[in-house]
Order: sequence, then C-alpha cells, then structure tokens
Amino acid sequence: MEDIAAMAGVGKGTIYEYFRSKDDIFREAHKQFHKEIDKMVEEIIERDCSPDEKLRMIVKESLNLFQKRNSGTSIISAKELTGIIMQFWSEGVREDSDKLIDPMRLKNIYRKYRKILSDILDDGIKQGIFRKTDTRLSASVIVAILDGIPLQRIIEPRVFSGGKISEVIFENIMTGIKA
Amino acid sequence: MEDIAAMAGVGKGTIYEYFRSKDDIFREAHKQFHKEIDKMVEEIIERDCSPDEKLRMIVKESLNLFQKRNSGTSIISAKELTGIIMQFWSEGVREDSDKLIDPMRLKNIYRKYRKILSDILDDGIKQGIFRKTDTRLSASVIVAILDGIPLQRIIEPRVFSGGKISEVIFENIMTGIKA
Amino acid sequence: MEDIAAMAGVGKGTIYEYFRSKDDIFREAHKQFHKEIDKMVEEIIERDCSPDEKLRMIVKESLNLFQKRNSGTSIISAKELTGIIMQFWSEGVREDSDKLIDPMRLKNIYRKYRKILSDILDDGIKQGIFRKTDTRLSASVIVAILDGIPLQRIIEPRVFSGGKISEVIFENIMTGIKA
Amino acid sequence: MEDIAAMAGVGKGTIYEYFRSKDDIFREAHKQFHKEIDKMVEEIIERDCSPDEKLRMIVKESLNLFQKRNSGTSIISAKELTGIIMQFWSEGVREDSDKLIDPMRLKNIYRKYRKILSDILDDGIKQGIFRKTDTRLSASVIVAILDGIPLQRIIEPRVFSGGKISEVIFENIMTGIKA
DNA sequence: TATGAATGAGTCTTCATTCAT
DNA sequence: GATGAATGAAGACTCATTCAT
Repeated sequence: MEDIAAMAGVGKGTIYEYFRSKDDIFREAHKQFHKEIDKMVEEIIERDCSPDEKLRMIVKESLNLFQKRNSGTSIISAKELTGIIMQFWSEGVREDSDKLIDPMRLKNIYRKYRKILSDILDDGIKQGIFRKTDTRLSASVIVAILDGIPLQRIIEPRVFSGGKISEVIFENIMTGIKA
Repeated sequence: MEDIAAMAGVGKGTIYEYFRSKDDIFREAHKQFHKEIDKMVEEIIERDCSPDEKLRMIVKESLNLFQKRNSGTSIISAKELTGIIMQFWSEGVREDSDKLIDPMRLKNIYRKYRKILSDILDDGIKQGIFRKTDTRLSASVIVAILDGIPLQRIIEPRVFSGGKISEVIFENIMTGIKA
Repeated sequence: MEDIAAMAGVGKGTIYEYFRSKDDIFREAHKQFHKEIDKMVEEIIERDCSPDEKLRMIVKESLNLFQKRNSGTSIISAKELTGIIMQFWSEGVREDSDKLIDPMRLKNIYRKYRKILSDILDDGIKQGIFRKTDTRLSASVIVAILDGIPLQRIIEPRVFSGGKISEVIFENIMTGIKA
Repeated sequence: MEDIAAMAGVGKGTIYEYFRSKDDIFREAHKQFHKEIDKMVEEIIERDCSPDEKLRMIVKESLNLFQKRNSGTSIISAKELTGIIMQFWSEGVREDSDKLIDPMRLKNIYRKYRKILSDILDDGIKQGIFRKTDTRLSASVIVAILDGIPLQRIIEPRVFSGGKISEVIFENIMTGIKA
C-alpha cells in the first residue's frame, strides 16, 4: 500500500478514502482493464466492415492492449501488466472462501468475449467467408490464443518482434496449418 | 506453511527437512509439473506415427494434464492446479530482485515446447501433410491455445464438457476457420 | 520484541519504525551506553585539575555509570544493565559471519579509553606525580578493573557497599599492595 | 545442538544420553571451566613459596587459562572461550525466572577466589611483604584485573603480545603507579 | 480531506527436544 | 546405547489497516 501510495503521489491513508481495501484496488484494476478491452472491442464490432476484417482488428488490438503500456504516461511496464493479469486469472480461479475476484465476474467476462467472437464467426459463416464449425468452441480457441500469446511474448519478446505477429496469428486462425 | 504441513500430514517443521523455504517448495512444484509434461511429450514424439497424429496426441494429453488431478490420490483439484500454474507464470514474469522462478527457466521451457512443436510441423511440411507456414510462430499459437484453454475450462467447465474438446481444438488448429 | 514493545509502552510493529531489526536495537543501545561514558570522561579530562584527581574522578564515575540506573525513570536495573554490557562484550568478540557488533567498533572504543588514561598517566609522570611505568599497559589494567569490578558488584553487592569502594580501588591503583 | 553433536562426533540424540538439556551442557561447561581454574589455583597455593610468588603464579596462570586453548587438541579458540565465559557472566547475572546459572554458584565461586587471594595477601602482610590494606577489596581488584584483561586481549591481542604481560600486571598490582 | 505514525494479526523460519528404530 | 527424522513452541518481522491530527 505504501508503494501504491508513493506511485500515486499521495499519502498511505488517502488511498482508503477512495478504496475500501487493497483487494478493492485489485478488483477495481481488474474492472478497469476489462473496461478498456470492452471499449476497444465495441468500437471494432460497430465498424462497418467484414467479419474477417473485424476479427483481424480484434486480434491486433488485443495484443496491443498488453503492450502499449510502454507509453510515457504509464507507470507500469507490459511485463508488469501481464503479471498482474495472470494474478487476476489466478485469483479468479481460487476456491478460497475469501475470493478476491467474484468467479461469476470472470465467467461473464469470458462469456461475453466468446459471444462477441462467435457472433462474428456466425456472421462470417452466413456470408460464406468462414466454413461451418462449432463457432462457440472456435471462439474459445481464439480467446485462448489472445490470452496465451502475451505470456509467451513477455517471456521471450524477440520471437514476436516485428509488427506482423498479429497478422500471422490471424492467418493461422484463418487457414489452419493443414496442407 | 501450517496448511501445507497439515495437508501433508506432517508437522510444520518437518517440511524444512525436505525444502529450504516456502519459495523452494514453489520452485520444486514448478519443476515437478514440467517434468510430467516433459515425460508425456517425449513419450509421444518417440512414437512411430505421423506428425499430425503426434500433434493430436499432444493436444489431447496436454489438456488432460490440467484435468486428471481429480484422481483419488491427488490432494489438489484441477481448479487449484490451474491457479497454481498461473501463479507460476505470474511469478516467472516478475521483475523483482528476488525472483521466485528463474526467468531463464521459463524461457527454456517455452523454447523447448515450441521447438518440439515446430519440429513436428516442419516434419509435416516435408511430408506434405501441413502447408508451409512460419512454423515457429505456428508452434507459439499452439502453445498459446494449450495454455489458454485450461483457464477457460476452469472458469466454465460446461462449455468444454464432452470428451471431444481436444478433437475440436485439434481440428481448429488443422484447418483454420476459413471457408 | 514483544517484551521490549510492552516495556516501551508501544505496539510490536512500532519498534520497527525506529529500528531496522532487533540487532539494530542492540547496536544502538551499545552506542548509547558508550556515548554516556564518553560524555562523562570528556567532562572530566577537560577539568582544570591534577592528573591523579582526574584519575580518581574517572574511577568514581565509571563505577557510578553501572549503578545509577536505579533512578526512578529508568526501566532497567543495574543488574540488567551489567548483563547487557556483558552481552555487548560477548557479541563483540564473536567470530561469526553475522557479527552483531563490529569488532572494529569495540577495538576503537577500548583504544580510546586506553589512550585517555595513558595520556593522564603520561601527564602525571611528567609532573612527577606518577612513577615511570609502561603507561599503555597500566591504562589497560585500570580499564580491566573498571570492567571487572561491576561484575563482582552485581554478583555480591554487599562486599562493595559503602560509598568509598571507588576510593579504595583508586588507592589500590595508586599505591599497589607492596609494603 | 546439531553443531555440538557434530563437533563431538556423535548423533544429535546421543547428547541427551549425557545431558538433560542444552542449558545443562552450558552449566556443565561452566563447572568444568572453574574446575580447571580451581585445580590450577590449588596447585599453586600448596606450593612452598612466598605469598608474592604465589600471587605472581596465579596471575600468570590465570591469563594462560584463557589463552592456551590454541593447543592442537582443543576445538575452540581463545576468542571463542572468552566469548563463552562472558556469556557465563552474562547469564549468571540475569534475573529471569529460568536462571541458566544459579546465582549462588557464581557468588560462591567469586567468594572462593577472593578468599584465596585475600588469604595470600593476609599472609604477605603478616610476613611484612605486603602493606596493610583492606585485603578483601584488594583481592576483588586483582580478580577484576584477571577478568578484565582477557577481554581486552581478545579485542586487541597485539597490545598484550610478548610473554611478559603477566609480569607487568603483577608489578602494577604490587607497586601501583604512584611515584 | 489528507496524512503517516501506530498497530497487531499473521507468516515464515529456527531449533531444542522427543522417540521409534 | 546411539541415532536422526519429526515436531511445534517461540520468535523476528511484515504489512494492510486505523485514526488522531
């Protein structure tokens, strides 16, 4: 709490004027992070463009969200952010009595993302752009990729250097690897 | 430590006969978990079967590893295991001076898995089973899926119920979603 | 630490606002004790009086320092203080890697006291008050007496009761026992 | 206890076959140390020589006792021994309920040494070798010197190097510093 | 409203002691 | 008799939280 207060440039006690507890800060940060994602995703799905284009944009911007913290104003690095998000997951999954994050929250968040993606996929199938698959599970796979890639990128940034990672990922999702 | 001792059915002090510190337990658990994965993967790549078959087996068994803890002897649930693994990631990514997990360890682990998968992919391309792609990045995408799916499964097990999830994931990886 | 906190009338954690560790308290107490001695000694050597008079005063006040803790405000007894000082010695002499007290500190402290006393002796010799001796070793013997007497006094106060102990000791130092 | 067992070349549990507790070892070591002194002192007072000669021998051998541990067979250094003896003192002086060393023991020990020395002094006075003093307090001063010098010697051995320290100390005790 | 000194519950770790072999 | 694996009481220290100013 002392570190947080110092970073925020306020006194230790002041934090408690705005947050009930440290856990509350954690929860609020979690909410904030997903608000950013939501804003980004909504902005994309409202665009007037093809389903595959929407998918490409979501892949691209999702990966950017984990990264762009390097900006001048931000006080935490991409590495730190990824670590925090993993703690979000780790805590959201705990079975303790004193759950830091409401499991229902996480459940709803992932339902929403899957729904958004499966809607795009369904739309694409209707338009003949995507082939018929279990869109719900395919959406899950896409979400998994968007969760899993940032982890690897933090561990070894070089592998994912160059601006076209998201393009390759998108292509992979699109065409699979089959000959 | 008191809880761990109680679970292990020993006294608090006894743990320190076998582990230097709490962090040491954490590290050892990490090592143990990856030893299991390694054993599984190695067993598969040595089999005499086609690259796509190997890929299918790895996908299947990886997802099983996160799950099978429900067995009678195990004292932790799949949920708990997943939470712990996320802590592994979370800790492995930290920049603190007192790193719980050596970042190089995580780096090497992920390198190894990517190498194993890209070798399979290269082999498949040579055999004309897979189409030519950036096998390194494709391997990354597969790893991401195998990391990301268990998280979602913990949060909402029903979506992934039924024994054929891994088949669908495998199929997704193979053919993509393009029409 | 709990006991110390209770004696100080504060909470356990409060101590750590003022001292880094328990060892730090120990070191600080050591410093404080010698600061008191230093003050006393300096006050005496600056006085305008003969070397033998200075010596008498130092003997008298040194023995008082170990004793006067019985005053109303003090929370530790002379007995406890002596025990603590012996721990100072005991610790200062240890060869462990984690020295509680810097051996150099003790060395400098004793050098200083010997120097002060041998200066007084040298001065007295020059004035013809003291006979020519190895003043450095004689100073050591005086220091030894001032260290050793308090120990015996704690163990058996009666032997040293009466206000004139220091006078007798001073006389012993001065004239020895020879006929 | 593990260290002690290792030094003794026995198992940890074996110690408890011979000592009730760690404190018991401490007490026994204390007893042992003073048995050595006693033996030395008795051997000297039974000699057929003058009181001043006896005093000289006691001074010499007392200082040797703290030092001679450097011998090949001994497992502890002079430094360590001095530290331990200070702990003896420190503990013997404590007022805690669980006194490690019986205060009466220390009291008797010091009484005995003072008695032995004052007897020698009384004898010397009778023989006209020593001048008339308060022999009890003079004995105390001699004991103080024999306690205090080893401490200084540990802290700074060089000051006391050369074999004739005890001679100088003896001379100091005998003739004092007065001109 | 903002603060940070004070707090003590909680945590890891040590180590003297026990006891089954 | 000898052993050392097991033990848990005790202890130093941390840190989220409170509250008087």
